[in-house]
Amino acid sequence: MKMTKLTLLEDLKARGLIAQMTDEEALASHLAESAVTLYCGFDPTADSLHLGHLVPLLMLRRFQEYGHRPIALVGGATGMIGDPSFKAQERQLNSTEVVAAWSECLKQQISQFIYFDDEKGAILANNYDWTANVDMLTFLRDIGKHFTVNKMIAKESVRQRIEREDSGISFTEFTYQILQSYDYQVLNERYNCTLQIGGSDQWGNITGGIDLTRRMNAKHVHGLTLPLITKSDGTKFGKTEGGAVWLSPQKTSPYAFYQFWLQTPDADVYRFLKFFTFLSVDAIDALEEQDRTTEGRPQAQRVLAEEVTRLVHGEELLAAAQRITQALFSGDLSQLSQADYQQLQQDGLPATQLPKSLEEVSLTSLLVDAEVAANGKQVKDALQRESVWVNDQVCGMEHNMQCADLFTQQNARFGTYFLVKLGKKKHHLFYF
RNA sequence: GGUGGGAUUCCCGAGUGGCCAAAGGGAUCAGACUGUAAAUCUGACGCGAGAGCUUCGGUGGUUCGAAUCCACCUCCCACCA
Repeated sequence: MKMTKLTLLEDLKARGLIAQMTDEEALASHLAESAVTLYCGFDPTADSLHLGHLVPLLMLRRFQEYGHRPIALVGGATGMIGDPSFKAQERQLNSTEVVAAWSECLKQQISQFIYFDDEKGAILANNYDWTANVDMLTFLRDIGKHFTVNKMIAKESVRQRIEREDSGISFTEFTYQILQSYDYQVLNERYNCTLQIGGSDQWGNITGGIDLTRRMNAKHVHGLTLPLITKSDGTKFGKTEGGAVWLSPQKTSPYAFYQFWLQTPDADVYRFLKFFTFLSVDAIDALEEQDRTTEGRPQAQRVLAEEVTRLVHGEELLAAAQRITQALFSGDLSQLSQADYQQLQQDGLPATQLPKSLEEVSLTSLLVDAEVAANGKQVKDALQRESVWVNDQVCGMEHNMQCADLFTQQNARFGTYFLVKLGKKKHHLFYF
């Protein structure tokens, strides 16, 4: 065990959390000298943040834990414009009201991850505040004059859009980099912010801000980007069949969230522990070593799921997610109490009320309607392999048209609940 | 503007008058093996429990019969100007 504490940059490097940064030596000494104010922007493109935002969000916290001061910037203005960086197509604009509402949602979420309490705590800002009322002539003369179109066009992030014959880029989106650069300049002026972090796709926007700050404020500021999170099998990280994994418990239940992490492939799990948890690199390495030398199932996935679910949803909802997991995967439903069933539903196990009449209703249509399966074929396939359960009853094709006999008061748990399982992992609660 | 090529089921991509709900691959779902992992193997994979119903850019036509032939339209690609 190392006795000396790693510097922040050393720790970030060891975690593989740095994609690019401006002059490393200058940044390292800047961070060592004093408490640095840094910022990261989050554009409101939905009513919740998702897993893609988690790494930068945790990054702000990592800085905070080392005594620095984060600014979480909600992009109330930039969200109105749309970031073209590495996007193949022009984005649909959202209305002012929608963006404002989404901005509020993001504010709520962000405040869970960083400490805002005291005088020296983090700052929550919205770039709408200093962007909305800039008049056009001021914008063009005071800000626009510092940008050369030559340089803007040269950015890798907009290159493909400019070179493409079929799609192109609107002036609106093209201006995005100016807006984001202006944010940095304003934050530097107001809060002495001297570091901007972001995903690696933000490098162009960050360097734009560095240049503008130097020109307008005569200040030398820094930038750092985080790597894109990749999966060993080449598929996109953070997606499930249901789409994005959201941080909002209304959009992705803590149970589903916990399950998402629990199913992380071995090839990714130690890397993800470094990205998404605050466990020390040494502790993670030790865990990897221990898993390697132990027979059977590794501990890493459980630790990862536990840590990240706790970070995002808190201790109570983590416990709820684990309670459901335990109940569903232990194979013993009889130990569930009536209160447990009520809890399962509240805790985020997908649940559906049974239709009044089950005559003429097939199991396939019932499960498809409840979105347990995508189509009847999948259910039919599972039925043929006898991998559908209604409570403890295994179902085959012969049960397909017998819903009325399957879902009876007598068969229900506590007179109302049915736990339906399709395959090994999909669980659904039905009730009268 | 001219000439040639193309648009097929979630994606890639075969199919050029009946044997086509349409090869093959990928993705996805389920099973076996395992560890709620990976790899491998098996099955499913337009919709429907089923009878059956609806597809091959769009519209109309030829034909007993069309993804396949004809006409027009829409969009894409290549070369020429």
